[in-house]
Amino acid sequence: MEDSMKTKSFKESEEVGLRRGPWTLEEDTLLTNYILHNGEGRWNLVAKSAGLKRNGKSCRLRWLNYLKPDIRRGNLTPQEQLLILELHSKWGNRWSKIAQYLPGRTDNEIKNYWRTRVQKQARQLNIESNSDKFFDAVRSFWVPRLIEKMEQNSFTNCCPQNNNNKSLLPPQSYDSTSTQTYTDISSQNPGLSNIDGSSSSSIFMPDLTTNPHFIDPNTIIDGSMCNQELGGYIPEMEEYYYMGNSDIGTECHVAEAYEDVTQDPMWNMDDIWQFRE
DNA sequence: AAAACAGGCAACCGCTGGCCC
DNA sequence: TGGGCCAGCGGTTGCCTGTTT
Repeated sequence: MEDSMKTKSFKESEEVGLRRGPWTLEEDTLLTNYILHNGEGRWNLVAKSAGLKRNGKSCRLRWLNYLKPDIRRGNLTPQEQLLILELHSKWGNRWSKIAQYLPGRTDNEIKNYWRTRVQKQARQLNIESNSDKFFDAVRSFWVPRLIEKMEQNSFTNCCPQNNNNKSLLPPQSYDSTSTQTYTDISSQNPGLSNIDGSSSSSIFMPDLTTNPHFIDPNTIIDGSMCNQELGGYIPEMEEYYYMGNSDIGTECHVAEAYEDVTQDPMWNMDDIWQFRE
């Protein structure tokens, strides 16, 4: 971006007395209270009416990516990671579209995940992250590993004695005065839906059987899919989407499933030497 | 203990498309 | 029909924090 443009834009903001940069607790409170009482509406109007010295865009972003009550924070579950890999292989960098199938996750968060984690893996392999080679590596090594993690988690989550120390609160990067809240609605959505089929639509999982194996989108717990199965509902196709398979059909609580698989190496580098260029 | 470095993520930017007049 | 306004999107930047030297 040109410096001149940046400077101009910054000056324009300054001239009209608009604030920029990190949001304060007071601003968050003003915006949240306003929207909770009046709804979202037009963002420039929201900014003005709420008494914020921000432009509408900034308010919209802050609300959608941070303040909205149903936002999920913390590490992406293996299920979510798999879904991102799968949907990205279909749609590319259509972050907002991908985000539609990860309840509570924002396009920004998914985009950041892709750029910081996925592309990092690709760099380590010296492969283009959008190349067929990379997809092969993902399909062969990353996906099985995520599935393994999912099954491990499901086992762990079935055994309360094993997860006594699991915090419900994901790491928080905001300051200690944050108004961030975590809505644990698992009590309102106990248990899982019964899953009874699988589909073969997955790019990464081509060997799955042909009987559709759908997830009921209404069984989302804590804003995520609490399930060993992985899927969602694709509105424009009017179909449920499935990309996983598991024989484990047990109760789980996603809020307890924050095992940090995203920090693991996605694959054993010794295993995938053949993909390196 | 402090400086340098790297990674993660919140926030900003410009562009685009839809809507309204 | 075209111009203005606005929301939404994807790309980019820069700050903060944790790690390494």
